[in-house]
Amino acid sequence: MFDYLENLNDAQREAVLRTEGPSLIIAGAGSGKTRVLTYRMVHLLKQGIRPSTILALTFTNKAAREMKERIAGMVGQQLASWLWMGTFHSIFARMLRIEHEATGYPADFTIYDAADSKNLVRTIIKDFGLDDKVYKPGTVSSRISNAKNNLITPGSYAQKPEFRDYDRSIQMPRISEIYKEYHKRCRIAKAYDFDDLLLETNLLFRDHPDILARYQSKFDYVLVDEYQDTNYAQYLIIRNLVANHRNICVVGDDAQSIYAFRGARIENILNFQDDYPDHKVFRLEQNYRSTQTIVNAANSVIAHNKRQLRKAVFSEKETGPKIRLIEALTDGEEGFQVAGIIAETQLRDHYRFSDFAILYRTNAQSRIFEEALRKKNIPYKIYGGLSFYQRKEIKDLLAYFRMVVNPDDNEALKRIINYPPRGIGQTTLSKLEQLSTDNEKSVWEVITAGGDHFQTEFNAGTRSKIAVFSALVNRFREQAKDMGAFELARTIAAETGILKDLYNDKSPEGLSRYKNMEELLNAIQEFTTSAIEEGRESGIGDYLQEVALLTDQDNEKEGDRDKVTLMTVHSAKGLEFRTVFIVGMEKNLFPSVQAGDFLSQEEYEEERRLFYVALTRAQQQVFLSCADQRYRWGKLEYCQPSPFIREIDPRFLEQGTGGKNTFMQRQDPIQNYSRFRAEQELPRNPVSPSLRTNFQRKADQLKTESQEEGYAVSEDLSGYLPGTVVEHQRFGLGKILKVEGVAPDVKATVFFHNAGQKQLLLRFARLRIVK
DNA sequence: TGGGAAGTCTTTTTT
DNA sequence: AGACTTCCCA
Repeated sequence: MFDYLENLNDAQREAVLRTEGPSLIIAGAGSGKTRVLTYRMVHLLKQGIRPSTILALTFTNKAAREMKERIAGMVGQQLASWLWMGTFHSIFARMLRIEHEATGYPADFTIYDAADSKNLVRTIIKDFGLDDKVYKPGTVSSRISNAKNNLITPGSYAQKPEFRDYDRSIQMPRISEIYKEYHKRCRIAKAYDFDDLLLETNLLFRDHPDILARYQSKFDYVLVDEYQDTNYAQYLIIRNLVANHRNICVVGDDAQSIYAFRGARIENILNFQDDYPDHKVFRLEQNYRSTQTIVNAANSVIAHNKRQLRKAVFSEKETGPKIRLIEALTDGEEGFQVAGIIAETQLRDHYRFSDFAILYRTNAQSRIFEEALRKKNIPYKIYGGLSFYQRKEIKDLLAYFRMVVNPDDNEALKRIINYPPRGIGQTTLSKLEQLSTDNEKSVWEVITAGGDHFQTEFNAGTRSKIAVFSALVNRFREQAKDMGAFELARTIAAETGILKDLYNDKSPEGLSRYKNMEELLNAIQEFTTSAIEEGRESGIGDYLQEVALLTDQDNEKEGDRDKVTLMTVHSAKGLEFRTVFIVGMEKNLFPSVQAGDFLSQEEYEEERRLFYVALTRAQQQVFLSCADQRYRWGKLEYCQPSPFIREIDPRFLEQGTGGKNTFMQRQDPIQNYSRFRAEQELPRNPVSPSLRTNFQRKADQLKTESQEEGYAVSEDLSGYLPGTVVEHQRFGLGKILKVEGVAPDVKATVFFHNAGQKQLLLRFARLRIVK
């Protein structure tokens, strides 16, 4: 009966079998963590536990779906379909809809996505008469998000000294007011943003102990995947839910925590043992994915991090080839070399294109590799960038749906009130918004209720245009009652003229927009038919609920099978490839170092974990690549290799791959740099090896010359003394308070009048002496 | 009101 | 470089 346990190693089996009480499963990279979670649930089900009492939380829809499929394969579709399995957001959105009476919100609330939130914040900043160069909507929005993730409500925000002080230090003392207003307007629009879904769940539990008690006894078993990526709000929900039975099982790897920038708390996993003293720890340390070389190399890097949970990941696979370093002179050549290696290996060793992945730190880095791959006719697919559901044309049509479900949804209304154009301009919209905020009503209420203000404010022509719009929306709302999602979608697309509009646009972008619209309609049709077949609701509201929490990576396209994968390291998490290229391995591409700031210890360790994640994606072989020079934002930039390369135990790194005078062998890559820079710009795409050698020789010659002249960067820094008035490109005027360190690592503490105190690395800082 | 010129800014990303 | 916003003028 339990023969599936044969498929597990000892550590995995123990973790599966201990179903009662708190369990912490520390799962190293490639150690079969999904398998353990899956089997654990199967094991519970086989013992006769009812599936509806099991709650399993993941971070992505994809992870949830895959796990559900695997479970269904072992215990049958029927049983698996009763499991409460999904992302934090989708599960608790569902709960908030069910418990809507207690929250005072309708069940068909809208979910604002990141763009909607940001737009709303932008509007509020304008309404407050604040300068949006100082109050950047993105920053304010992320401050609000940050507060919500830490369960700071709009009412309590102003009392929190840590938030208040920080807001002051970034010159935005009024964020707390913006937060309050933002919250108010979300309520009027009957909308939750992503963070609200977690915050409101917490408030629901806090204010309604009876409801909490009901869910506590409903879910006998709670499992959490990727626990190292949970934020405080998520942590607290879990803690509350399992407070009675404490049947909690969390799986994670602190070494792969790479989402601190969006509120993930690595402490959650580090402190699990204190939170649940009666816990048991399971360590999954055998890596089934990568060669010994890769596992050992990755271990040698991560060992530099101070805070981590004890574990010793090992591999029993073959030793495998060493990690190779590609040292290119320019970014163009870097792409050229990577593409060359892919083409060669694919031919020689019969690799498939899908065996390769090119991983980079930022999406913008993909271009150079696209070009190189295209030139060599290598098929590739790119992840990232704008997702399908964030495209304008898609959001426009979905905005009509949102209006049908919840006409108070102001952000949706703003999107479509004049799309397609019906003569309602910015002036009219601003007035409407003004009326809406003054009366604390949604724009929809304002235009449908009429009222005196409405009459006096607008002339007859404008009023009739608005009436046409509201009649249109009302007609759709009426039709929605007896139409499925697909039928309604088609009606809307046709009757509003959106479809015709897109069809008539014959530009390349227009064509792709039209295609996207077709794709959306297909997706809705598919949703409707499968919903009907499976006996689920197929209305527009149900579709929206599904789509609001969906992402692009959820729909893999056909024909993407045998292609090289290009993606950021972040999105590669959870995936694996035979050969991995980690490209752009330069110090310069570390975000903050670029601006001349220092990374904090925590940030630096997170960068290292990012590198760890990248390394452990590979089964067979890792290539690292860096370039001497690259273009960024249209300007030439001179690069140094990432310090993390040096942290790899040299036993696992192929030595001397790049010739004599390469980055790694330069004694001090910093020295002489500015001289070297100014005089030698290499062509972006060196083609022949002889040409390359030529440039290499020239570059080396220059380097030697400038060395002989005794030119050093430190001389340049001599004027930067305490008291000096300097101007920073971004922070403006400031005064140097303190200078410390030995050249070239000279660190200066500068007080900027507009930006507060900063620590800058002088050799990077865009700083100029004023006086 | 809309189009073109000029200015601004630039991490990572899930929900 | 490229996406995005803002400004200004017809």
